[in-house]
Amino acid sequence: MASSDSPGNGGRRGRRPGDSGTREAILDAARARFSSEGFRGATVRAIAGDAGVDPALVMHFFGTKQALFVAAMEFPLDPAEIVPRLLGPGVDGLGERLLRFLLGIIDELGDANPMLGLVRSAVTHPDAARMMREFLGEAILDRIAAGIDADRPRLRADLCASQIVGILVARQILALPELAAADRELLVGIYGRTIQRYLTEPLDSS
Amino acid sequence: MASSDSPGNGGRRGRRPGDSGTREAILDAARARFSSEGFRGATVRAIAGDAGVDPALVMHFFGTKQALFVAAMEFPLDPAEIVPRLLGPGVDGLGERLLRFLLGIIDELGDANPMLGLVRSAVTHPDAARMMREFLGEAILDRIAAGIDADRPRLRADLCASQIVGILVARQILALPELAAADRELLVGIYGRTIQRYLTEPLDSS
DNA sequence: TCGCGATCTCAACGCCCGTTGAATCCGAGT
DNA sequence: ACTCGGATTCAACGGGCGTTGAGATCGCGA
Repeated sequence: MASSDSPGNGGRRGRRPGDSGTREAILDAARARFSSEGFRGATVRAIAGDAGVDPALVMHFFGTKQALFVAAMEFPLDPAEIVPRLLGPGVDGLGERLLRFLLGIIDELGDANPMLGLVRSAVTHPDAARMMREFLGEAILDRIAAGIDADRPRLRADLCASQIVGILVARQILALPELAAADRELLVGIYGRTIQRYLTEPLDSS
Repeated sequence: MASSDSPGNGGRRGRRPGDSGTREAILDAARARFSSEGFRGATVRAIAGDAGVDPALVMHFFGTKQALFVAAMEFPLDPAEIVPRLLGPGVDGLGERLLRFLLGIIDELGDANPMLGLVRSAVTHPDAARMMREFLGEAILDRIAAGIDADRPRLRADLCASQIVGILVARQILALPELAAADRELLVGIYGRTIQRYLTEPLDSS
């Protein structure tokens, strides 16, 4: 599906003129396939097909399906930059800011969303689970934990992760009907308050 | 792994004496495999191996891998009974009751947890996603929505589902360290309050 | 006692997978 | 003008998959 045929065409072997951009075409196709079908479900052959290229070329560039996965699932935004930007204005309203940002990029990325690819792969593939745990942990959660002033900061970050992953699965993957249809700003308010509570309010019961 | 060899042994063909219990052994093996590896990752051959039986016998009993999945993922508890029991004492403390119950059966079911199998399969396999959406929706969420007295009851139920699925993925599958290690009653308090808010408090921002 | 039918195994089918090795093509550097 | 090496394809490999059909075994009702 969606197999346009810009690169590698004509059935002729050998090098095509120009800078080709084939590598990027493969990465784009891989992002889309991994995101919507997960590591196991996406096949090298289908990715190559989408990119209009022989499967062997994929191996030539990336060596291994696993390595292609790592390359394709690289997060398109740098957490070292965005986390401080979200934390910048202070801890007030942090939950809403975080959620507005999250729902924004979910809609923006659409089909080729590495977060979805990581989730779809992690639930089945232990290596992908490790990748996701490390990315979430080191790149995001620990940074957030370091930026708030409260007890058990890392547990608080994990709580946030559990609600965010739940949003991804329930809204984007399962597509629970009222949740998928709900107004975005309404969700920002509801979930933002949850995140805010996880980050800053006392943890033991009221 | 875990392949004991009670049924179908001896390499001899034909019927064994007694009531055999082979069908149940296959279902048990299927539950464990589907739960820990998802629909695609679990193979008929591995399930048959765990049950100490030829793969063809699995097909003889269930006809299809898909049908075996449906049979194995049947929820071991009847929602038509437990949802009213949770709703019974009224809406006060419903969040905590729901969470105590949920974390309880998660620990109780251990390896062979149909909820995990459904999640692990649904993120990749559209049929399983439909199964899970329908089971969640008709058997649980709609019942809860009918039992609370508030606006947009189904959206509220979907919000609960998103947090619960997030707990399953972050705590049981990704095993985020502080979340997996946290005291159960602490989590009951924290998440219980979230669920309570989703079910009964005003939805638009304070 | 006999045979029906359920239980069970064996061997094979066709398919798709990730990966490999050799061959071809052609732009760029000398 | 000539090579060198990267880009690209083709054909094949070995292995795992779900599924099938034929046949063996044996408990149980008549």
